Amino acid sequence: MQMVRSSTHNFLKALSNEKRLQILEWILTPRDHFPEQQDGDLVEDGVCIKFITDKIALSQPTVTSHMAVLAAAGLVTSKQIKNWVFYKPDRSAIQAAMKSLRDGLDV
Amino acid sequence: MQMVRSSTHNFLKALSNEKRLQILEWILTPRDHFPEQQDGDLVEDGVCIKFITDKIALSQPTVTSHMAVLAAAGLVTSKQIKNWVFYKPDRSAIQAAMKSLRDGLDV
DNA sequence: AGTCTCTATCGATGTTTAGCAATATAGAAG
DNA sequence: CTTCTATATTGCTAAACATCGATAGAGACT
Repeated sequence: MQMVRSSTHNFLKALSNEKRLQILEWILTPRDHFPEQQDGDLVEDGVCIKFITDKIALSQPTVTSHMAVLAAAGLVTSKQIKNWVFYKPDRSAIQAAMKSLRDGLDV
Repeated sequence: MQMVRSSTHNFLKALSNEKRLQILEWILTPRDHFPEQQDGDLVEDGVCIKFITDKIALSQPTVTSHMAVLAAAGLVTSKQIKNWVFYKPDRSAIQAAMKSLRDGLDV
């Protein structure tokens, strides 16, 4: 299948931005980087975009847009609770993308 | 060391471009993609930039610039023979970059 | 010496990306 | 029901990137 190339490309594009890579790393080990949340579990539900915005030196619209890119690449999923939105890494998608990349570079 | 992040970032930036990813994949298995060369062995010496330019739908300056990006990221090395320039993947650098990325995403 | 080929550099251009302020929307909380 | 908070959307700007044509330099080949 030739679909591998385009999904690998999306993965690389999404992570080629330093801020997005940083955010993804943070939410992969959320308890190391974020305070406990009232209305959603850091691991089960994901990290509230508000906390990400507070931690990274960027405006809220910019963070929203970065999260949309990560979601479009399938690397994170989002869930709304009340008026908060939580982002959680999709670990199996990340693994699959890593495998595609590795296979493409036949390392 | 915090150097890992920036080298991972360079790796991702370099490969986030579809043409560069394509080229790297081609030169990783050069015998599958390029004709035999007179003045340099496809595997030992690398692929002549001329053949890459002929194969990909891009101008010669654009290809030169893409190769420079790959070289700056440490993913390829170049060698001049007569007035040809050959590019060869640096497999151990590629493997190291993959490992850094995997570790960063703790997959 | 003159010409041809290959690669690099320069300069210009169009496109994409990252970023923000302002605004809209929807829910929470008084 | 008004106000506050969280997120999304819009519209804009500045910077980065991809690309090309033109040109330069270095080597090969008459």
